[in-house]
Amino acid sequence: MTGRHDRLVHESRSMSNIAYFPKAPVVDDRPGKRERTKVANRQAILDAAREVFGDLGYDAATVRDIIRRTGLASGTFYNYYKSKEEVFDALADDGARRFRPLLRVEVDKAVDFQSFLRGAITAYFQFVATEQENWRLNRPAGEQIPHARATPEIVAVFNEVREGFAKVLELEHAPAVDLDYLTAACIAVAREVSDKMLERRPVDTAGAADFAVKLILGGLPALPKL
Amino acid sequence: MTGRHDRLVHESRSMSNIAYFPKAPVVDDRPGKRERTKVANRQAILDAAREVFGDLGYDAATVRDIIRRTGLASGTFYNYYKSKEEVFDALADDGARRFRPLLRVEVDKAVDFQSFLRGAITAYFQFVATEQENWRLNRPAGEQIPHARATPEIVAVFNEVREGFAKVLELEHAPAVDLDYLTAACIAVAREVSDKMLERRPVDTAGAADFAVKLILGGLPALPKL
DNA sequence: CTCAAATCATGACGGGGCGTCACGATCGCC
DNA sequence: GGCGATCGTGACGCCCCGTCATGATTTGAG
Repeated sequence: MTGRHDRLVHESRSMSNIAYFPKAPVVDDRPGKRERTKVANRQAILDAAREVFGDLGYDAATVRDIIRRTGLASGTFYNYYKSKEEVFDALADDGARRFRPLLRVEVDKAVDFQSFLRGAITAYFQFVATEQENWRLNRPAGEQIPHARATPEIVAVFNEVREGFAKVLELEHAPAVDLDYLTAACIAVAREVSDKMLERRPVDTAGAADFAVKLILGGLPALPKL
Repeated sequence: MTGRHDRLVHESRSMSNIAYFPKAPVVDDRPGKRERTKVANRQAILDAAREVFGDLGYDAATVRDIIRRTGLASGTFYNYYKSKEEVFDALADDGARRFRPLLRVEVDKAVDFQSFLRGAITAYFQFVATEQENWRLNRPAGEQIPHARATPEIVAVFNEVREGFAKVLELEHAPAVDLDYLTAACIAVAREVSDKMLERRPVDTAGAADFAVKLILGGLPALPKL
């Protein structure tokens, strides 16, 4: 199963053999070819890494496993990323980048704490559920997946949540609270509850979101009764 | 700095040279000698690992770094642990084992949700603060430290928290809630807030505990005002 | 006390992943 | 068309990993 070299690396110039029409290539190329293969390779490495992490698990995966799936040479990997860890970060960063617009919408339309929190948590839970089933990471439950590092996009998400809190608390003339603790705690709850949510069948994003929202809004006394 | 071979490995029999008193060695030995060096080596590896993880960071640390600090041979490491990960788990397990009695006390004396939660959270925050300063892990903030795996003692702690919740909720004739979500969420809050707490100077366990307790007890509306 | 069997530390060794680098092919540009 | 810059390539040296044959030490039985 090495048949993968095709669409990557130097998409050969063979196209120019049937060059009847002197110029005007049919589709591709706006930026130069170099630029195109660069983004293609970078993306290919990311895709391969996602597969490998899913198949072998993060710990067992090696840089060579990843690069092998792309058909590229081992040295090429290091033209794009410094290590397996950096690829993982890039993957996490990518996830955060895709989630951020959804969060942005919630922040913008936020008018009070409750609605903002519900919107943001629901958006997050649906996001992770979708991610989960898109590239189904069929890894044994309880396997070690590293905590995502503080990549730029992840920090941006954190700050956006914080900003959203600040905004609605301001709107409600609420007394000041420790925003750092609050943001950290809410994200922790969201992460942990969403993890448990994904382990249950069927996956109930609405129920899990309801739990998280009510816990944060009113604490234990407000929790949904079973 | 290799001067460490001393107290480990086959504490030589030289003691028997000055054998004036036929028997009755001064202190050590109840169990056989073999058993004693076994526990000594196991402990030495654990201690060395703690140092190495603290000095180099978990990722950078290698099995050889650890075993080197003990003066033992590389092969000996594998008589006790299968890998660096397993040592880490053993370290985490050890922490949980030492924390469990403190938690047990809180569970036993628990009479209502509020007091139990406050007791448990306070105990935990003080525990992590103490650990932190005992073997000061002067690692650059934000460095990757793996999530502790679900070792037996850690699972036991989780269950004990859950049991405590079940007990006090029962005592209060409170309506049933999703105990799994609740326990996971509370532990997540405790972990995350305690992390942030440790990054601030001075370390304010009381303030952090107050925040966490009030968030869980009453949600945002109940949070301490700044 | 003696000796054989069991235990276990030792460190050399093969295997393999890591990151680098000199080379050469391709591209962009004049 | 040709030159300089770029970048893919894969072999190479390095180091870490986990194993295993060996011998030293301990144990327990006679």
